[in-house]
Amino acid sequence: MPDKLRVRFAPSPSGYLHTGGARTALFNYLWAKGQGGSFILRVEDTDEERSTEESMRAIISGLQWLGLDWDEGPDPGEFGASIGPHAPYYQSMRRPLHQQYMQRLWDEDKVFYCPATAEEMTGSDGIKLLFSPYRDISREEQQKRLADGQVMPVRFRCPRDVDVRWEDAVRGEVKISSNEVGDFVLFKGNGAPLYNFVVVCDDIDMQITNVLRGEDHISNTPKQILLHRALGQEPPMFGHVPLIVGMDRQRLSKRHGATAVDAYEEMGVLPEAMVNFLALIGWAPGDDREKMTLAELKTAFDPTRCTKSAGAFNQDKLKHYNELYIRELSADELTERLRPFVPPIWFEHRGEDYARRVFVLQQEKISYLTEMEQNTWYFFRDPLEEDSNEKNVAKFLTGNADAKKVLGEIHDAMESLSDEQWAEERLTLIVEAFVESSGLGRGKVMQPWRVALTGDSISPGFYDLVVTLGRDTVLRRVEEWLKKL
RNA sequence: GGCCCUAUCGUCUAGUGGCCUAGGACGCCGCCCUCUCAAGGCGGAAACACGGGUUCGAGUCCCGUUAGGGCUGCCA
Repeated sequence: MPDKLRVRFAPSPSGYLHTGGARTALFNYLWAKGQGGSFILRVEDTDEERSTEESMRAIISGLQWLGLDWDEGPDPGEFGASIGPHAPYYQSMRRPLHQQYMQRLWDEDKVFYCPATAEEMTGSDGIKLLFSPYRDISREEQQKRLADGQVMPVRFRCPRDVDVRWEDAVRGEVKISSNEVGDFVLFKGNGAPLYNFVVVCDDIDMQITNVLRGEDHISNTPKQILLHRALGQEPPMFGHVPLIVGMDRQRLSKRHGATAVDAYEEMGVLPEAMVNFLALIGWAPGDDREKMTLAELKTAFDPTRCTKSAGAFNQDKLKHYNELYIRELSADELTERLRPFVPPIWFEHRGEDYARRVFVLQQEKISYLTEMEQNTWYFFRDPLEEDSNEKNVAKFLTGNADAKKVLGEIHDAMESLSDEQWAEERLTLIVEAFVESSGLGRGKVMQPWRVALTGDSISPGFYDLVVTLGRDTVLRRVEEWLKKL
């Protein structure tokens, strides 16, 4: 393709950005940017009944979160404003253009005002008619009815018996008979333009070269191709990607849990994990690569490699990608990403460095950012009796005959250490000496300590725990238990 | 109902007539490591929906069946 690709993502702001839409946006972005083209965001808000500003804001922030920056489209900084040579990018603001194209179709007699009632558009079998019985009504008659104040929709006079074909970027040649299309409506009786017409006007005006969308749009494609031709334009290249379904192969819905991307953001999913995961539903690079960054995806993406069957949203896999990306974060990055997910006071408790050290200790153990808080709280607060796991307290402390000795002897030895000596090397000497003299296994020694220090039997490695908590905290917590045993 | 689409392990997929006794990943199971939990390492179970063709040869091409899905709006 000699000309630069111009690809658009055109969501209708009637809900949140769901995972299917996010993936469509991603594929469009990858296709455009991989070819050095432009990624355009256009708001399909022709249905004023259902479009909301709130929804548009959610979609914009969802795309931004994923890192899918658009070259032209709504100004993310100012709602309603647009950036780009074909502004505005809100369809509802492009009425003059739509009127202009409508005028052309009218002048060339390619559309007609349809006076058919609902009954007249219904066949004897009760099924909707595709072609209007008034499609050949004279212009004089149309104008007369208009003059009489009759409210009529404008329909496209669809040619009969022609095959509409296109080379679909993902499914190859597709052919649909115009007899399956019919005289579809362009303008409602109240004068409001409809989707199929507006899309074509805007795609022409914005010089869109490639359209990649969900396969639920396949039946719209012949309508749009017919309209492009009626307007004397070569249609863009179309591609239709399969839908994303739930693990039960049903269309994604609330039943399947979170469907909005911002819900995953709140869940502590990293955008790079989400992007990677989404990219591999319905597409694969062809080699065995699985973990790919947005940049890598850009260069590898090829719509002809898209799958033709629906892919299921497997949250276990998303979780896996999230673990992968969390693990490779630097200490600083990890801390910044975690900031919205833990109490602000944690950073003041003993300072940023302390918080960072704690987070790194658990970095490899969490699947979602939201899990950090529940895994590290005891680094920021002494575990109270009620914070502690009752069963483990009973097993390793209160119901353990060796507990007093294990805690006491090691405590006394540790107490002789200065803050400077409080490091893994010296601590190891103490613990190992006790292990040897007592004849108890390391597990029998370390578990009571772990429960005393954290309230539970699960924690980072013993020395990491003791060193990070520090001398004062460790001794204080153990002394508390010594009093009770 | 009509029109259209799809069909490889539970899931995401590789596979474009011989390289396939079907590869990778998630999940699952086992073992190793080990102070707990993870991580990591090693290994394992697990699929070409079914039936006909075409061909020397079919997961790969064709037809049918079955099963899913989409569309069928004066929504997008």
